[in-house]
Amino acid sequence: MSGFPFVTNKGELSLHVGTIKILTKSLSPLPEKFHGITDKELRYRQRYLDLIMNADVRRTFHMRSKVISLTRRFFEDKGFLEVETPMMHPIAGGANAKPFVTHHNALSIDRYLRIAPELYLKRLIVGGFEAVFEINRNFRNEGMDATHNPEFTSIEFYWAYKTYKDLIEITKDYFAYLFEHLDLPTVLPYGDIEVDYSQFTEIPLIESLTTIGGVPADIAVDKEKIIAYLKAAHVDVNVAMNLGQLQGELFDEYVEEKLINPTFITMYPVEISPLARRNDENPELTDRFELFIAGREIANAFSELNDPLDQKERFEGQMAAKECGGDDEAHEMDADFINALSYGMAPTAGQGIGMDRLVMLLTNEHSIRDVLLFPAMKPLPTECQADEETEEK
RNA sequence: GUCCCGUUAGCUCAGCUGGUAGAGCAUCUCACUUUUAAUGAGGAUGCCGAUGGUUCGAAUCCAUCACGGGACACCA
Repeated sequence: MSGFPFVTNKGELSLHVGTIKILTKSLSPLPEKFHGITDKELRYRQRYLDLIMNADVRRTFHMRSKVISLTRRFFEDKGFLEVETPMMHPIAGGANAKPFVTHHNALSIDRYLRIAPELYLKRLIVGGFEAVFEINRNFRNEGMDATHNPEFTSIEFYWAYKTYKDLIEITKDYFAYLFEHLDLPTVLPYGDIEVDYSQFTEIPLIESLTTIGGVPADIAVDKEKIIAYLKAAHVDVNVAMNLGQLQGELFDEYVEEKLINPTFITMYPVEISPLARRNDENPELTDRFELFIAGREIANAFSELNDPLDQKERFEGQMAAKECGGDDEAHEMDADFINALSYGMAPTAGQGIGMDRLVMLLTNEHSIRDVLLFPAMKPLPTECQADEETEEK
C-alpha cells in the first residue's frame, strides 16, 4: 500500500492510504495469536501454520540448517569429497534393518530404499577416493517413536589410511567446531539432565558392563552366566544368541542409559559388528566405537573390514543367522561388494552420525518429530478411502 | 504389537453424577483511533473424531474403529 503519513487528532502517527494492492488471497484465518497452536497433531500435519505461529519452531529449524551446513563445511575443510550414492538398492545392506521395498517396472525387479550408504561409500574408497562423505536420507521400515522416523538423515564418512582411533579424535574436533560456530556453551541442558560437551571419555564395552553397568566381571564374559543373569532380572532373552549378542543385550540393559556425557564405547564383539575390522590383539573384538550422549547412541564408527575373505564369511554368518536364528534383519550377501574388496581396499575408518538425534541434543528437543519439518504421519482418511472401505464391507 | 491418555466453534479450552452446547481469542458489522495478545457495542459460527448399542432422552454411559500423544516392546 502507499499513501502519506499524518498525525491524528490524538497525536498518533498514521498512514493515510491512497492505494492498496492485495498480494494474495488469504481465505483461512490464522490460529489465535496468544495461545498459538499447541496441538501436536496439527503442528506436524500443518507445519506451515506451526512455523507462522511459533518462533521457537523456526529457531529449531534454523539451527538444524546450520548444523547440516557446518557439518558439510567441516568435512570439506578436512579434504573430504561429498558424494551421492544410490537411494534405491538391489540389496539392502550396510546396516541391520528392515527395508522398504519398491518396484522398478522397466527392469521388472524389486528395489530397496537404502538403509545405509555404507557399502557404496566403501566401493568409492576402493575406487581411489580416499576421503568421502555423504549427508542424506536413510529409510528403515520399522517402528516409529520419539527417536525413530522411517526416513532420517545421517552423515557417513570414510577415511582411508586412518583407524577408529583417528575417528575418535575427528569426532571430538567436530563437536568442538559445531559448538564454536553455533556459539553454544559447552554444558547444555537436555530435559532434566545436563551434558558437558567438554568431557569426552572412552571405555571398552566389556569393561563398561562391569564398571558402569554393575555386572559382575565373571558373568560378563560367559554366555550361560549372562543368560542366567538376564533371566534372574526378568529380562526377555533369546537363548539362541551368541556371547557377543548377549553382551550387547547387557549393554543395552545396564549401561546405555547411564552414559550422559559424551562417551566412546569401544571394542565391540565381532558377532555384532559384521562390517568392522577385527582387533589385532583380540580377534573376537573389533576396532569399533559407538558414541553415546544423554543415554543415546549418536554415532557408530569402526576401522573397516577390508579382508574380502573375512567379509564373505561374515556375510555367510549373517545369512545363517537369518535362516536359523530368525534374525530377519541380518545383513544380506552382497557379492559385488566382496568383489570390490577383492581388488584391495586401503585400510579405512568410517563413521555414521545421526543428524536428527544430534540436532535434538543441540536444541533440547525430545521428539525426532520436532526436528523434522514434515515428520511421518498416518494420512487422515479421505472421503474416497472411506467409500472404498464401505464397499469392501 | 501391547498398555494408558486424548479427540467439543478457525485457535486455546470448559461442560460434575445422561435432559438435548458454552467461554476467551480470532472472524463479521458499527463506533473509536488512545497499537505492541487483550477499546466498546452488537452479530454469525458447531454432523461434540466415526460407527453401533443402552435409554423416553447420549457430547456425557458401553463396545468397536480412526487419528494423535506417552510408556513399553522391537529397533540403532
